[in-house]
Amino acid sequence: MTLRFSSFSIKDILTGRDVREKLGTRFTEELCAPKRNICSGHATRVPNLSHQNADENRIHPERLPADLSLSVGDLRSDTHREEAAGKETELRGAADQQPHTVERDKQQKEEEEAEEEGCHHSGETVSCSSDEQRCRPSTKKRSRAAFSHAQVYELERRFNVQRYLSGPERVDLAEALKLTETQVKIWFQNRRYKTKRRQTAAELVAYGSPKTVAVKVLVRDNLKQYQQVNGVHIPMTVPLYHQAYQYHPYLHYYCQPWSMNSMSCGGMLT
DNA sequence: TCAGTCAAATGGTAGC
DNA sequence: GCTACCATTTGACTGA
Repeated sequence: MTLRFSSFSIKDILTGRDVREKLGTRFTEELCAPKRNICSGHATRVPNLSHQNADENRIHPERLPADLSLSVGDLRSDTHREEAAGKETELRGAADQQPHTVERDKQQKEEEEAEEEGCHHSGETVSCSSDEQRCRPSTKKRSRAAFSHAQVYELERRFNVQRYLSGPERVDLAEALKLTETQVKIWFQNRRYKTKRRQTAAELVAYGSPKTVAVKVLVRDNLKQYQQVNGVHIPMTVPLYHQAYQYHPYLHYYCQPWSMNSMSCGGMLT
């Protein structure tokens, strides 16, 4: 694994920092709502789906790892990006909970370019002077927020505890991670489906025989999920998952149950 | 260039 | 009707 450096210059770093200092509150707002189109969020409540102790699951920002990249090491490309963004991460401190700077830098550049072209973006509203095609919201590039390690860590930790969040819990988590409710909700949605998809794929590979059927046991999430069928041991993935998480909290993100079956870690490690 | 991943959007569905 | 859910698609991004 080799380090990859992005093509930024010292000027870029200084400019970025300067801009951020100048932006002040505006920068903070962007951090809290990285996606322009989800600023409003949802003020609705949903029935409490979880049966966990609310206080136990309450997020304590001070407990979040200050810089996971130090403890976890080079586990994914995001780390490279973070490193490529200079030691800025260390300086950001608590801001490590924010989405990565790459996106913000790009938005910054886009805004700067837009300003040079006479276009002024302010949130959703766009006022164009001439080139409507490029300034129209509908043609605006969809941004993709890259969550920070701390955010992913906490989301994964929470997901490991409970796969479904109630409204208040989601609000809590979103506030703690400085994300929007929608982002947390979507993240959990995607996470659940990803887990399901990969587990299904793993089962197909491991037990591809049409005679072998994995029978789900309807027990609570954290307990046994599969039972022995026709003398074949169907993996009880969750306990393994929990074990891995217990000793390597962040590792479980990379060594998921579906990959544990084959005693290997997920592709993200490469 | 292409495949894979991720965050978000979309469409259909179910519960209240 | 509103909301969240799942399943799928879309668009941005990365690494080989």
